[in-house]
Amino acid sequence: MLINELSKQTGVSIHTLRYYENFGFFNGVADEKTKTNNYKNYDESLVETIALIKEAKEVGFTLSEIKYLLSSWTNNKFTVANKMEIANVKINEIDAKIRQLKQVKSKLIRMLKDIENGDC
Amino acid sequence: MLINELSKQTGVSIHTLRYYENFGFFNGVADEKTKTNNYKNYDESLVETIALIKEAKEVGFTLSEIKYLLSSWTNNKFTVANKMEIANVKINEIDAKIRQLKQVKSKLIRMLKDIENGDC
DNA sequence: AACAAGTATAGAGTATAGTCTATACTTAAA
DNA sequence: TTTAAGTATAGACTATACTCTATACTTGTT
Repeated sequence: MLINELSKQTGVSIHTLRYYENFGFFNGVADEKTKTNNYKNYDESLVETIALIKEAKEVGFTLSEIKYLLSSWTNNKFTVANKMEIANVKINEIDAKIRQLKQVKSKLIRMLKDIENGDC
Repeated sequence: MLINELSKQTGVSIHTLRYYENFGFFNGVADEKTKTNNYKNYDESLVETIALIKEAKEVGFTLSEIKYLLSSWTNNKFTVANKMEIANVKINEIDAKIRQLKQVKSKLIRMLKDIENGDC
């Protein structure tokens, strides 16, 4: 699909998609047969990849962190053991973030109780 | 306590603490009696406040969001009902983030299984 | 054929959250 | 007492992640 379609399917602006492409998340490929233009085609599977980028970003991961994780998946420089370790590290980080969120939440709940009791 | 002590107790650099103070998170107060200097004293309770800022930041909340929440707590312009609503909104956001993290996590676990099976 | 709409590339501009430097003054230690 | 370390303020600089503008070319519609 072309960038416009990718933008529609992901809800991410064309500008931002180009920024992500430039950042190294993926590469659209120009059609070999059609040499009249340089329009790039983006794979269907990118829709899910970009959804993951969005989600990971919203919970505090940086683009670099996400890129490292995703690139390990497809990069042949990594062994299977390497890839598994990289994925495991991120999973542990996610567990840590979940714990942190729960802590913040319980602080807010305590705060709520203080408010109810008029302690502030 | 002075800013150096606050920095040590929170693990946040003096520069960043000043940035936070400037941002409006809190205000150190210069000692009224001692007029020889302008050194500011920071309340003990700020240690916990700053811990919350750090945690909330790491899980993707912006300083503005955190400030709005914290300021509602002490600001008299808000009614009790207002304050409770603001805290509840944040609690719901946290629950949403926890759900998102779990989604990212399950995607990573699927990815891990693909790696194990040599599907990539 | 004309023209609006889509695409590519490059580069400038913006918001957020720091981080660092310079300057001046104060305090504590040797 | 001199000197190193701490404090305050202001402003410059940086990194991240966009977001927008300008330019040029291509494609589809009328």
